[in-house]
Amino acid sequence: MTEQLSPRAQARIRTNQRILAVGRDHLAKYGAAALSLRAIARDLDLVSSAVYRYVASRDELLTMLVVDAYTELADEVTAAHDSAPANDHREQIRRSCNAFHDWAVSEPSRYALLYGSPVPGYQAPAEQTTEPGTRVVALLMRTIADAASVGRPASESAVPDTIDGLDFDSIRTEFDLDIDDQHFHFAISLWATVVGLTSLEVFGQFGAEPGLDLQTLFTLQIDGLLDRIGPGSKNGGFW
Amino acid sequence: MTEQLSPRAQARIRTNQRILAVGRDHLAKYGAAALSLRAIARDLDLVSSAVYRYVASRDELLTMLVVDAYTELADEVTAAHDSAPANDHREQIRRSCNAFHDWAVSEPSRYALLYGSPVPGYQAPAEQTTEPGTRVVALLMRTIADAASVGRPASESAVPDTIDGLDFDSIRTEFDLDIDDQHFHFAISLWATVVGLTSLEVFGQFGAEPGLDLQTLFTLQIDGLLDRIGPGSKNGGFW
DNA sequence: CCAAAATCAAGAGCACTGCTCTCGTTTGTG
DNA sequence: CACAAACGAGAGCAGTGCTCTTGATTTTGG
Repeated sequence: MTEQLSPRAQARIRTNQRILAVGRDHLAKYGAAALSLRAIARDLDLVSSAVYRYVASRDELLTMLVVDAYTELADEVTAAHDSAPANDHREQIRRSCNAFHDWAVSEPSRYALLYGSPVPGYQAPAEQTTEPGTRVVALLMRTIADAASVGRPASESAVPDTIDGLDFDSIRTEFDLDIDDQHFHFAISLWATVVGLTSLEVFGQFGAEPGLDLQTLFTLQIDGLLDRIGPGSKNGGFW
Repeated sequence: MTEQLSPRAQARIRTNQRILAVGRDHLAKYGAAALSLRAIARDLDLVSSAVYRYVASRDELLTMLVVDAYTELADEVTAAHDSAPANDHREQIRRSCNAFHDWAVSEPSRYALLYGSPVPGYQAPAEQTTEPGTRVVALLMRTIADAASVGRPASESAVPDTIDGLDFDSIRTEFDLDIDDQHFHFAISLWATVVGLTSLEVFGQFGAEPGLDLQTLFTLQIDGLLDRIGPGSKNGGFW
């Protein structure tokens, strides 16, 4: 049933994959702004114009690498999340955040492409990047929503309980979340802390020789944050 | 007593300032990676090689712009801090954070240069950028240390109270801070939240059309964080 | 089966970049 | 006043993204 591909079609697929692989390599090694189609062509023993038969432009390659990086990151975070017991939401979040941090530290250039300064003159096409780009934050939000719903009768929904002036409804529907404003706020706080700490570290704001173990700092910060809605907090612990 | 400057020396100073001004302009308009000495030269009705009489390289200009941006940001944050009553540390922090956020939103390209992806192939010389680059975080830390010390006898120092595995001493001495580990942790949490929320917003992670008023979200998040060590918290409110 | 059509790699070329070097000219100074 | 320092202009080198043409190869349809 599988269509037999002509040698030329196979070669085309192979070349496409090689370009993407070398592109990922150059991105990791030299950073996004230094990504050069000519340099990639040289690595492939191709002349620069030949690459344009496979990739429309440098920006299109960049988009492919953005999607590639978002997907790899989200896969790792999801795997870490799933490695925790199904009903231990706190541990799920801990492992997810640590996986996010670990990936960022090991792939600084690709992390920068996703969560750093936008590449000048390049606008990521939303229709391609939004879905993979929101997987991580959606997972975190959903886990917090799940944790918050423990003990609440399934028939009830989370009380909107609107905080002054802010309307979360559009996001609630976008991510299909059943979550009250209090926990929504907490989710954003967690997300901001994760990205904030990671960016400060990866982008060098702690200095070249930080007088701290940043790995330990990160986990302590996340644990501290999780304690806010844990046992003993006024929100009523839900794990 | 003031040395009379020759017309040529005056012209040199003026040209230097014009280059910096146009550079700041291009940086704000087109972003850091698109910063071009040739384009700046065109704007000044100069030939490109002439600019090199004033600026050694593109990287040197970038460094000047980094220092310039750090300084302007720190000045605005400091002014906001000083606009609050001298003994109202909570309000000092609120205004400082809001000033940081406001500046970042109004100067996204310059914010990206400071807190976004490092420019490829460019390494900011620490001896020039560290001092202005740490002014904001130092101010926040000092204010929190001041707030924490209220009611504590001046003769006593903050108890180290080391949290497992983390040694804050090197940073404590670097910033000359008298602060216990608990509040140090809080300071980092605040700093990470400020940078995290700001970066998410400026770098477009909330989407092109966020279903939220991000300005309100920011202040609510900061206020929520400040409540953690405010009245009613187990840390004992100090404002 | 073989000619027409599609696809391919290669190369030249355009406009841009950072940066260097040289060449007259202008300006400051001993 | 003469000499040296500083100056702007211009040419040039190596690199970039991208387009267009050319000639060879492969696929496909009559």
